[in-house]
Amino acid sequence: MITHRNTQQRRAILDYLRNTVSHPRAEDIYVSLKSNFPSLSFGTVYRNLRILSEIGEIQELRYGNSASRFDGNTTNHPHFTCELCGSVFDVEEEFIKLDKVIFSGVKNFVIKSYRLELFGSCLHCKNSHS
Amino acid sequence: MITHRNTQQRRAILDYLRNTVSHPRAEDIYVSLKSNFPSLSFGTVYRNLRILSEIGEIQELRYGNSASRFDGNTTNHPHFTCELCGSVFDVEEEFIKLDKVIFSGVKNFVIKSYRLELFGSCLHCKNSHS
DNA sequence: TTAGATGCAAAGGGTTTGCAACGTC
DNA sequence: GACGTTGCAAACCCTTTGCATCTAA
Repeated sequence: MITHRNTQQRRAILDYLRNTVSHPRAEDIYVSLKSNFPSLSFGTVYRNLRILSEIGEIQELRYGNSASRFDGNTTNHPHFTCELCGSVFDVEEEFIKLDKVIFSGVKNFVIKSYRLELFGSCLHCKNSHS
Repeated sequence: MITHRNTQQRRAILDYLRNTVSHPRAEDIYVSLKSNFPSLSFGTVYRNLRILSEIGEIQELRYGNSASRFDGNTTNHPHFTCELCGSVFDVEEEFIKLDKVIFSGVKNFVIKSYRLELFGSCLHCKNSHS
């Protein structure tokens, strides 16, 4: 069995993800932590993101062909992606009731989890573009 | 304005996607069509998949870090991915009612579209693994 | 002390792109 | 004939990996 070590880098990555709502990409994390860890490498960032995902401390979000985004909130909540500015927002609460609808609606498969992703424009972009 | 041409390769790719339920990857399409188009290249497959997606003739599906899958069915239907065998299935009908729930449930964003992805095990895998 | 983690750089997978030749309109 | 498209190969982006060194436990 593998024991994971509580390294400074791993702690910093997890802290960073738990203290932001911006769903950063690996590169964002790398750039942000580089000042505190001048020798930090992409390999370390990616390795830790992978490990943290595997042990359920964070979750990885993928959209289109672009880089993964990471979320320190591991509850199964939907995300809203603004197609104009690219920002990703959490959508909570309103959707708790969806769980029941989704889990009870399907007959031919055994559903273990689901992911709901919403697309459109955020209020800021909607107002400044219209 | 760009006028798209109805080339043999493009037609073959679209036909292929319209006549399968297997949600193939670019490589699957490439391999399948290679016998009819010996000089077919990946560039052509990818370029056409991109164009066909942009004009709404097909849709692209992405999961995890693996290659995109493509679907000739452009209705907004959920997909079920079996975590044991990797197959991707369409989930129709049962979910039509979800549209209303989702589009009426969110207040802070202008939703244009959504994607629902389900994960679990298909009946075949469930039976053979239990 | 010792396995797991780091930093670096090179390699990897999937996808895109530059360019000359080609095919469709 | 004009311009979108193809085939080829090289480039690209994001991510993973091999290896020697380091470090948490």
